[in-house]
Amino acid sequence: MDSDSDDQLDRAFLALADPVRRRIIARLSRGPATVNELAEPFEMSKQAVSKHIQVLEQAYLVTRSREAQRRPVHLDPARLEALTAWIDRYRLVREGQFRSLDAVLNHQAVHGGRQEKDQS
Amino acid sequence: MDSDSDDQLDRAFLALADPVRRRIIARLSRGPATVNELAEPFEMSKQAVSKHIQVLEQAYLVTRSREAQRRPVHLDPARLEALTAWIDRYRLVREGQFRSLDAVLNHQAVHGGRQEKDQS
DNA sequence: TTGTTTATAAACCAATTGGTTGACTAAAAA
DNA sequence: TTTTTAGTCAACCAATTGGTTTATAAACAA
Repeated sequence: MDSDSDDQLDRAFLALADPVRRRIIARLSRGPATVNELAEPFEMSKQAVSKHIQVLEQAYLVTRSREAQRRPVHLDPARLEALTAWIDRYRLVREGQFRSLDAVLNHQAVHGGRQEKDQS
Repeated sequence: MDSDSDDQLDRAFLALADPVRRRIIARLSRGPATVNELAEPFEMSKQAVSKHIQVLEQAYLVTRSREAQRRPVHLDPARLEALTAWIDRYRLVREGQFRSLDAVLNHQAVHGGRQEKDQS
């Protein structure tokens, strides 16, 4: 369960760690598109773009429908929320906590203080 | 320049696409820590954790100071902001845009409508 | 000086990633 | 029916990732 959500975060962040896939998302934010349409701006084979779409799909960042022989891809913005939710847990670290921590660190090092377990 | 920021986004998202590195960030959100301290909860060599920290460092998600023979690692929350900034551009896609797009898509497909270039 | 602690570097390995090409399926059009 | 369009599958390849072990460096302690 924890490793499940871990795995979903893995896939989602990994999916965004590629400029091609980010451009695909940017395109899809303006509406759905077919594989051929998505592939057109890129100097790479349609198969390669198809693979990128599969990566996005397995990360649940996009979904697909049926439309004759076309398989329109559309963005699922809900998944992006999950990513910002994770990030938001850590990005608001206070200035106060950030200043003069090495003093605190020294204290911990000297006294060997070990704390509670971290989460995901 | 565009490819620079692309590269920075690549590294940052890639850095977060690993549960070990996310746990390191969670730990660092409570204050800086040494490599040994960060490595302690994991069943893996200190060297492996050191590599993970380097990945985070090259993504500018963490920085390091000097403290005798210790190299305390601390979180740089500013970088996390850059990631949410990117995501926020696309996560607010409206319901209205999302509904009945395949109709629009059909129109585009028939008329071969090709639009402006996507950004990063 | 010698030894201990903290951390990195280098060499290596298995698994994954991102791309290619060629063959194939399915739906629609002629 | 045959042909075209849209897309996936499979095999392959080079480069990268995530881990290991061994060796090394740098700062402190005795």
